[in-house]
Amino acid sequence: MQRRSLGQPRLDGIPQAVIMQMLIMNSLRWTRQRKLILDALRGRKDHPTAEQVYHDLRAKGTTVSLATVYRTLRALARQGLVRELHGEGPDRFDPDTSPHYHFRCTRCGHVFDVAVPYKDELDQVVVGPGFVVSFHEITWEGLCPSCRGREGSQNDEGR
Amino acid sequence: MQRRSLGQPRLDGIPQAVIMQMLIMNSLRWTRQRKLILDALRGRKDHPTAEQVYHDLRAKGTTVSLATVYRTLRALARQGLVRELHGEGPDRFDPDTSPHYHFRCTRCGHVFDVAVPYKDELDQVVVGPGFVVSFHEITWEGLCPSCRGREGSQNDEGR
DNA sequence: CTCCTTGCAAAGGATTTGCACTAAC
DNA sequence: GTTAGTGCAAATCCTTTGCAAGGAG
Repeated sequence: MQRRSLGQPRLDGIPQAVIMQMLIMNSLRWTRQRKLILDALRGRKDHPTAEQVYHDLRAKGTTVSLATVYRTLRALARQGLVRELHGEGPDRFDPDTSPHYHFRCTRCGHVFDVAVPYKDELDQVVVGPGFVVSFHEITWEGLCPSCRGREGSQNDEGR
Repeated sequence: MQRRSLGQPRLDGIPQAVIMQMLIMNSLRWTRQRKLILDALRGRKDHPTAEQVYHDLRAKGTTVSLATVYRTLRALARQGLVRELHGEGPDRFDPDTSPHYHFRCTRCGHVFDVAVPYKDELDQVVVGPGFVVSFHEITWEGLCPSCRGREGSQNDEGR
């Protein structure tokens, strides 16, 4: 969706004031809900779903509607402040928009960051005449440590 | 989901009789519907959605319910005879299960094969202690030739 | 004749949307 | 005051499922 490159803002590293600026510049308003959702996402490494963000917020006693969580997350993605991850099950959101790769557990659906360095040269790939590449993604699939143990049982948490 | 490696069956190259065998061996029956769906998928390079397969079949005058198309496609995926592709929009199905990569147009959602050779070494990546990697995927995103022209207009066919 | 499949319609999960209301700017 | 954002419920999209009838082995 959004174009990414080295030096692109990542939610984690940006002071709130700057995020505020970015939103305002796009005539987006700095509301209580957006602040809460941003805060709920900052620094997270677990790539939560909209539903998870929603639940975490109300677990903290604050209230934001699920619709607003979705609207905000998608809006932030459009601004390039978060990254949307697609796969089996509901979409997940990553506050780290810097180029990096993911591992997805085929059993529980959880997504983890992978430390393999980003391969800039892959963005230079010629897919064919007339194709324009914005970026690439690499996703590994398999079992995460905790699902590896319970091979037999059916576990679908986090979907 | 399914483990893939060089030499794994690809729907395109397998004689129907062999597919029949594979199904029977798993106590799956060789029905009119399954034959039709398999035929509709064979040799296709456009990674259709279940809905598209469904429509193509009834355009040919044959009738299979959408539920059966879904059930069959998912069953074939479980047998490793087709590959499921996730992304924005509905799932797509690829009759070619040999290791290869994809390009997805962010405007129309169409998926294309990418000629970049499969990097076996990436399956050896150590994600972390306790992780088991089954395979990896690389997906490029950007604009396909036909969407590149109509940048301004909103085009969402094929979703 | 047994068990797997199908079709249909209903159910389900994930996500979006219409609308009246509220709150930024 | 304007205009964008919110909550809520309804709507939508994609997909799965329950069940009775049909068909393969």
